[in-house]
Amino acid sequence: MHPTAPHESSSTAPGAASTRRRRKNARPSELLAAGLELFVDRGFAATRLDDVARRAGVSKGTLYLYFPSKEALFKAVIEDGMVAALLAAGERMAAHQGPAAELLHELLLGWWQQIGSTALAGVSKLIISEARNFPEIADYYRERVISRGRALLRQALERGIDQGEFRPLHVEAAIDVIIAPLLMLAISRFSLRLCGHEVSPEDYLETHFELLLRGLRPAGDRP
Amino acid sequence: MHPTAPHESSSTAPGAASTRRRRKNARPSELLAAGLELFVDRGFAATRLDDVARRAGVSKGTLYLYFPSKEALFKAVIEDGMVAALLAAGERMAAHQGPAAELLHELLLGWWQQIGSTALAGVSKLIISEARNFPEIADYYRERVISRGRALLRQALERGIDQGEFRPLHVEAAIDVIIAPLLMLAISRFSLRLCGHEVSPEDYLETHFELLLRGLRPAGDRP
Amino acid sequence: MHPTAPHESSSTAPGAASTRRRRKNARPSELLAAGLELFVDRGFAATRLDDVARRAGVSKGTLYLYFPSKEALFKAVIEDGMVAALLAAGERMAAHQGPAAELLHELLLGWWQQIGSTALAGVSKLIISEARNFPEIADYYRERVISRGRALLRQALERGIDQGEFRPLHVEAAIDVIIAPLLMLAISRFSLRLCGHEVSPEDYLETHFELLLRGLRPAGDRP
Amino acid sequence: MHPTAPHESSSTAPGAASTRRRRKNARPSELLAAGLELFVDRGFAATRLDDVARRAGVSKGTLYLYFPSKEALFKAVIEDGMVAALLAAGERMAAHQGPAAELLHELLLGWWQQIGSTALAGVSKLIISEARNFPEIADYYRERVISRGRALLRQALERGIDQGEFRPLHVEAAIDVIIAPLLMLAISRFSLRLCGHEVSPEDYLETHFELLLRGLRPAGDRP
DNA sequence: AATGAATGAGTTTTCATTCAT
DNA sequence: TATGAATGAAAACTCATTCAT
Repeated sequence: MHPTAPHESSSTAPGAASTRRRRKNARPSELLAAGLELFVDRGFAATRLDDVARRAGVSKGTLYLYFPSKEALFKAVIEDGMVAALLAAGERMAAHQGPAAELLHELLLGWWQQIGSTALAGVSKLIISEARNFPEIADYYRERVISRGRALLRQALERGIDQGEFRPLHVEAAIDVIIAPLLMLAISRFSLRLCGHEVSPEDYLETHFELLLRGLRPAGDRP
Repeated sequence: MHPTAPHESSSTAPGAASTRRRRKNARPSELLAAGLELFVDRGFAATRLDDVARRAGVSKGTLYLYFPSKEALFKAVIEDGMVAALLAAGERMAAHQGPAAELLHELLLGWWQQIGSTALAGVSKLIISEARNFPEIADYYRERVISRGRALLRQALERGIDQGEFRPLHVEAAIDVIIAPLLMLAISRFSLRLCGHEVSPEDYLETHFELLLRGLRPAGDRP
Repeated sequence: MHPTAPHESSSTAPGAASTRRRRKNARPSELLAAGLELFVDRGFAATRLDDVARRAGVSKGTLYLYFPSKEALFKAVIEDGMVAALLAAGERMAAHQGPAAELLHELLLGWWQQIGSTALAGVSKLIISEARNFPEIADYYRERVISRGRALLRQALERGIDQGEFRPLHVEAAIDVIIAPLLMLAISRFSLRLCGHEVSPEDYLETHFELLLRGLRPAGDRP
Repeated sequence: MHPTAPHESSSTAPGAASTRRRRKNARPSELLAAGLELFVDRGFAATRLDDVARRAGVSKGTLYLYFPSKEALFKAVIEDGMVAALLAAGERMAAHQGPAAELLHELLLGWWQQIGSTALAGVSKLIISEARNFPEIADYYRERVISRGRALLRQALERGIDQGEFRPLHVEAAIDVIIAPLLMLAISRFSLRLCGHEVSPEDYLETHFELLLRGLRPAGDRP
């Protein structure tokens, strides 16, 4: 109350309880990270919350302080992964002015650097594995993430076709074909190495791009 | 039925006996089919043996007459699917004499007709989902199925390259890139329709083949 | 199939599995009885299903074979008790032709013999204790059981009044006042002996009836 | 405030200090009130301390500053309710000089006004519900509260009998029968409305008293 | 004094596996 | 062989109690 001690409030000092608060703020993301790892590794049903909690360094009860059920944690893990993926993707999405081929290259490599090579790629495996058990998650993912990625590819393909850089083709089918190797690459990291067992991701992506580019060019074109 | 096969008859009524024997023999395949459907749909952990038994039209106890554990059923389901897939693939694999492009086309379409469009495709999703939980299954699958498929593609690509029909390239990486859209097509059928949402499998495969063929051709080639 | 062995059917003999089947048929009521005892003793929340199962002589899992949840068991216990109580009450409810006082006496004693002195009385305590936690059960009980009992008493009172045997009074209030000692007697058996600690039920009921009868008589009447 | 009481002032602002002290002292009673409401509503086991604390406007930790355990809070709630009830009853218990009938009327109405119509009535429901889980509480309640109430009634009845105002009867049984409607009225307020559904407490009590009075009078008496 | 995050023992619930019939 | 009732180990979930701040 004395003018010479003006900043001392009667309540606890704002810095107090900082350790606790810092931990509290960090808890959800620690739990989400632990959940992502285990869910990706084992699937929803085979993952025990005990293990998730242990991996996050807390007790089982603590987990329930932040997520009301196993399913809620699962959905939050997906949601969190999706948001991060979309944010990462957004950074790359500045309008590209060069040739469509370059844009395509940019999209493929950007995806790998921002998503495919990170923990976020695991979400894809998770969605694929659990889509039937959580249809609403699958729908949500399709609407928010997949349609976005497809739109970017569609833009690139259509621009290339308009400018004569690419030959006309079944754009939607081509999008699927272009995406497939990316997804398999992502999935492989968290599953059976179905593809790319001894091929480096870089070689794999480069080969994909090379095949793709030549496959897209109008007949008779030279590089 | 032939008189020279007398041991077919016994004191029990022949009709009843054969029915019973047929049913007995059929039981496992009904169980395998039911198991495949449910495991593919829900994954290993989320599938209840009660449901498998009910779908196969038997009691839970009966299931244990044929498979000593849930895991044994799971492995049998995979094994069974793999054997069938390899048999199906084998039929197509008579040495092909025409151009490499035709062989490639044959392989892609053959895969779809014999495997991709059938229930066997589900095994792929299963393996991808459960690879981490059953590493030995994953290894086995890789050795028996994947390596076989890759070998066929390798043969086709190398022959094409040798004959100047295809340009030189990173063969192993190309194999992965070629396989990926097939797997995604298979997986999509039992999961989120990540690809091919509104694209027919035929369009999808044709687009894949077209892109691939042009992508493989030496620069400057004309169809 | 032979005429000399006519009663041997191909399926299992009807008497077979009888022990099992008999147990199976008995299970639900054994569980209901065990549940009633414990729920009445401890209340819903404080009763462990483990204990219910043990008291019924089965394992915890078995309980779930017959009731899908603790709440379902609880509701079934109440339902079962109510049905039994109504059945018991029904036996007594043959139209009574004598004086209203006799009918009243009959109702009071009948209630005690058929319900109050049996395990069914515990249901009353249960309902009273858990009414707020299971409002729908309370409603159901009120509609099915209480209103029935009240109707019987109302009939007796109104007949007595019509015939000048009883003086005119606030019938609904009187019904409540008449029922209260019965309920307290029932409750006391499963709770604190609030009333009747050293008074025998017979003395208690007789005193109740005596007070009541004189209380109901028109002023100046002699027995 | 008086200069001869200088220790009342300190360096802290006097208003702040008194507020804090008052709040501190008030805390337990707020907790007791919150506890009573919830325990009465849900029973001991089904009441969460979290809810009690929230209703009292404090944190769960604070509750433990005043009560070492859930059971301690429960006992304090009962104790507190009993003390208040006995105090309330005491006020009414000045020696009554008029006719026994008037004393009886006074006891019934007094009970309603001081206890039955207040929150204290909930304690009865609580005791009834939890008597088996807390036998020592039940014993304590019986000794301290019930015996007291019974003694008062006994006094009234015996005086009435001695003076020829009431007929001779089984006094202990009569006490039980007289108390029962009171208890049911109290219980009904916190439970299933077993009695008194559409009957006002006043009508109910008046009917009870009327029946009782006539029931107690010697045969042939006129009002 | 007061807080509320964290804990872990205790309960409910599930389901692969067994076994008497 | 076939059945399905019974089991109990394991997992989800709850909540009284503790304790660092």
